[in-house]
Amino acid sequence: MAIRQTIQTSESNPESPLEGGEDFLTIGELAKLCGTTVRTLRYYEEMDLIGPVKRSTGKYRLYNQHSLKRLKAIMALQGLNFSLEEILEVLGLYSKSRSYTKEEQLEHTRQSLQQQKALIDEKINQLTAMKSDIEARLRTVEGVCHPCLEHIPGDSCNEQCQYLEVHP
Amino acid sequence: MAIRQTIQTSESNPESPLEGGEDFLTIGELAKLCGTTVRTLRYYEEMDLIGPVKRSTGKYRLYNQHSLKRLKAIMALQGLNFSLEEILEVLGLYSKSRSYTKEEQLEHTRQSLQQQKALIDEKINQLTAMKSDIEARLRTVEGVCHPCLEHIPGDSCNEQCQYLEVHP
DNA sequence: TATAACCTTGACGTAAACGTTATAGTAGGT
DNA sequence: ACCTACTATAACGTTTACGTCAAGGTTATA
Repeated sequence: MAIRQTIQTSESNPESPLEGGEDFLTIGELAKLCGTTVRTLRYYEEMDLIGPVKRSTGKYRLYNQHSLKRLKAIMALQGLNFSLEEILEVLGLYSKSRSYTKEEQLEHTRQSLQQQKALIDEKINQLTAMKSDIEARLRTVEGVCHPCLEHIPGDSCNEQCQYLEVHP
Repeated sequence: MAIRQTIQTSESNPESPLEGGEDFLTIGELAKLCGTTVRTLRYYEEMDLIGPVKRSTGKYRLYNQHSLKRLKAIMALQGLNFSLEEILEVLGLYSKSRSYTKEEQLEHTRQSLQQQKALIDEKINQLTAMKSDIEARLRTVEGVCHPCLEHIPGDSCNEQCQYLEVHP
């Protein structure tokens, strides 16, 4: 269901001179390509994470290959336990300010990279904490000896078993 | 505010023959002893995690030393970031899956934890790779090499960096 | 017996990231 | 023209682990 009738937004060039018309995606197509849902895409738009590049004459959202790439990036970051707000921070860095001189651009890039690095460090720390947490949970669960499963209320077991010998 | 007037529940023995009357705790006392809130205890009761051993004549919830121990266990498990539902499972009060014996349940929990750990390890690896990638870019940007200034915006980097070079 | 400090049930509020209607307009094929 | 599949906006529902009233009983103490 490729859509041909489109509205030109004020800023967008009439048509790419090199190609005979860009290939747009509807919201459903983009969602399917990325294995997500239409609702999710509309929600991401609300969150200013990603929006359509234009609308059709009938107000349909239209996306392109750039959208696809960006959405995949968003989803990948989400898979790494970034919250949407954090993703906005990471991906929003590029669009924040338009620097003009090369020095300003360089400085801006430097700051972006440093902020990205900081966010990644934070994520690594969070995940590391989660990991040691899970390891503690595993020790707890693995510390359970079989006799404990039969314990009479109030009976005492060994140390590791302490959390699991509590009966109703 | 130790409560003396109590109602005997049908199942509970009249009174412990060894002690001259059990020492009951009101919900507020139990909460304070464990550093939690009354609301939390009532919520745990709703979740079937822990309830009063009996009620007073005036319908007050009454707990005992056993409750105290159990509540501490619950809170300890929570400290390990078990969800309340997981705590129910670990304590053998509830099985979401079709496993019926406590051993099977524990084995299920163990496997789930190991999977989670593997997932987290993978994420940490990815993030670590992204981090060193960004560090490489930072070194590039911070290097004195002027030609490098020409290729930064939108230029392509290596694999790990793909999520961060996506523009709006 | 009055009073403070508890306790009771009930019910609504919170945050994140969507899911799920409901109602109505649109794209494309026959 | 008509049908089907898709899309639009709007708005309410879901989950977790409680917080926070509200309106009213209860307990122990003065």
